[in-house]
Amino acid sequence: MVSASIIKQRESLPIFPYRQEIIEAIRQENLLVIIGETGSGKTTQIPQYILESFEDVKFIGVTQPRRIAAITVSTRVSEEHGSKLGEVVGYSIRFDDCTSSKTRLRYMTDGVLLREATLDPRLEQYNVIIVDEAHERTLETDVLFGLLKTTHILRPELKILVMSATLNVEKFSDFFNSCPIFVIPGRTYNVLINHHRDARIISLKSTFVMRAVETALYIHCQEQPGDILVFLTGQGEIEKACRDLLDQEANLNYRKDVKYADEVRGIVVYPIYATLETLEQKAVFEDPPRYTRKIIFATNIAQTSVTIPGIKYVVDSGFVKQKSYDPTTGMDALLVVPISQAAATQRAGRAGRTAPGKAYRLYSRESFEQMEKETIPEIQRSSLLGTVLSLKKMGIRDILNFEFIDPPDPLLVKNALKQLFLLEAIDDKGKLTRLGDEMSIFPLSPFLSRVLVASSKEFECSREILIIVAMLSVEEIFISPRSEEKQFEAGERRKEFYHPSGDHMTLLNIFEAYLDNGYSREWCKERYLNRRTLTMAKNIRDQLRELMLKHDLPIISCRIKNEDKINDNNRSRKRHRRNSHADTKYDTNKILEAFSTSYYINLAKRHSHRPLFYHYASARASDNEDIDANSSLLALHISSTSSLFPDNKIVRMEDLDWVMYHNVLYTNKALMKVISKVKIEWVEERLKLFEKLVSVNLDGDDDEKNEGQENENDDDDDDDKFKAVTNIKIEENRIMKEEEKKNQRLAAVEAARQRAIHRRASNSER
DNA sequence: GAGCACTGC
Repeated sequence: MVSASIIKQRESLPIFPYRQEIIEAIRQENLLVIIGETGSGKTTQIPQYILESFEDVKFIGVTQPRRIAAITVSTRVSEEHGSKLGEVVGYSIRFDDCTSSKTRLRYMTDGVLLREATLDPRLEQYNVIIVDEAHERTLETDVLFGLLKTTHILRPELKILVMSATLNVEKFSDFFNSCPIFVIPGRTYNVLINHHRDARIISLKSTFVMRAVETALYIHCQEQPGDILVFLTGQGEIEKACRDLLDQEANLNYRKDVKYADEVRGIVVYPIYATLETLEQKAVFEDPPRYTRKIIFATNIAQTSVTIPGIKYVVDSGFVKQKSYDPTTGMDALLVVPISQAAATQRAGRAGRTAPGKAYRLYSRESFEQMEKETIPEIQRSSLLGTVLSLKKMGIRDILNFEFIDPPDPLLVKNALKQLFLLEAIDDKGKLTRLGDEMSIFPLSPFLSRVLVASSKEFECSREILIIVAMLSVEEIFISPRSEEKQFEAGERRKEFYHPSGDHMTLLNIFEAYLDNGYSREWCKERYLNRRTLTMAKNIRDQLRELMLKHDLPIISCRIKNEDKINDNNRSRKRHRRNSHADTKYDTNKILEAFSTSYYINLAKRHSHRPLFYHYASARASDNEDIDANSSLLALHISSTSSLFPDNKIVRMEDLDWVMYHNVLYTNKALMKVISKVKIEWVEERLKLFEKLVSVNLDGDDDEKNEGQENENDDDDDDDKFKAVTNIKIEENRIMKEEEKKNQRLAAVEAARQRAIHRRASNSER
């Protein structure tokens, strides 16, 4: 039963007056863009309007960028619908499918739909697909857009709705054949925006933390009661800002300095960032004590993922910490960069959710004008390795010309193709190999999928590799406590797990010990291990194991019964005997060699007398025999969180000639995150693939274009049709781009001619 | 020689 209060609530939403109009628009259009600000009710109501008015609609899919949104929204909607969650209304996220045969409306993460699309690009089970929060432009959303365009041609009856919060959505409409845009007026309050008079954003980079604290204090002294949200970029500076503000507030004379001292007599200060433990986060959402002002220092988490109620003032530093992938070095950089105008607007909007508010920007109006209009979409600053493999799996040949709404730099696509070739997932013509086909079944980085397949078919250690791969797929396993003495203790406890070969085996040790101790909460706590992350790793391990069994990839252990039989590095084993977890119980060489089948790409050689490393392939490519003397090479450092970090004395630097790293993160220098020792003979043969790289054409356009329908051992007609249509679309796209280039060239020539004429004319005038 | 935004399959 649906209560009267629920009906009343639904009818009070800003969207409700437009119900009939929306239903009519959806009836008429099979491609439609809908704009509605947060709080308009579009996410919860529109799918229900469709359920209520379209009898022939059997199944609706709604994507969300975040898991938590899929759960909370579907819970709310099932309540409104008057049924139990998982019946008519349900959700699907990784590891948690809360739907049944009765389900007609399914909320899910965009990643889940993308995975489904790789199996069935026609999305046959759906009558309606709604891509919600499209303005966030996640990598998954952008790939879905490209695929849905083909699906629309093959299944014109499928209703595709794109929902977004920003006003700047003509781009979406343009992309989807200039489809109509439906605008739902919002209901937000005015936010008065104060720019700094003259501060240029570039000059703020070193001072914005200090200035943000000053500004928060200024607001506290001069403005009416109301909570303050301050946008900064990272954990360290947020903790510092909290301390500084409290220090400065302690020196205030409330009667003299604080204008509204009758109403505000103190402050509470909170940090909020993603790695903060959930318990600590809770106070942030609660009302502050009476007569106190709540001041929150936040990362970008408060811009999109988390809403803090009752914010009246926003302080915007103008910066964000953003990850971007550099295809020339193969590294991720995590750098502090200026935000976009759209982000600044979104941040300011956080002050007007419940009442009119004010936003203080630490930068000038001119600086705002000079910012990028929109944040660069994820797809243009990520490695496309996994994406390209998925697209190849779907039979799309010419990825360079795939119809992306904002095409990534061709360098990014070429880089992904090269890496897939080095992983032997595609052949020298850019065609998916048998190995590549097997790799694409796993929801993993292709590097890890490759290792998993190798461990099962070649190295007979898939049981252990499954664990390590799962551990590499989750975030930080170690908890770093805030107090210094606890930090020391945590460091000491961590050493119990260190393995002399490096971090891969260390991760295995931790997981095995976690299993041996029955997933005990206490056990984790004593060792400063993050139990939530370990649980996640276990879920991922189980999911991957299921996938392996399903695809006939055997699970084999390389555990060694009689320890004395192995001749691997006896000395170092003895040295660590006191650490029960670090005893070698596995055929370490097998495990690491399996990893080297992918990670030979990330092979690094040590500097002859310093604890620095150089990427081996880059060194060879630059054709310089003396690796130490090659100044153009970027030095790679060992992360302090690695078991092989020099100070840990797990291994002598002299014994560490070759390592492979799992990834590199560039902040102020390049840090290798997870590393292990490598024997050069494991990888010598594979390194030759680097040499082949110069002579292959992986773009997959010229050779195969005329081959027509490919026979790839699957006789699914629909699938072939999808491939064919997508590939035709891509071909059109390519021709269009060439045409455009030609026109641009012609225009340039014409412009030059005009200039020349003009010059001649003005010369003759003189 | 010491710290790393946010998500997701």
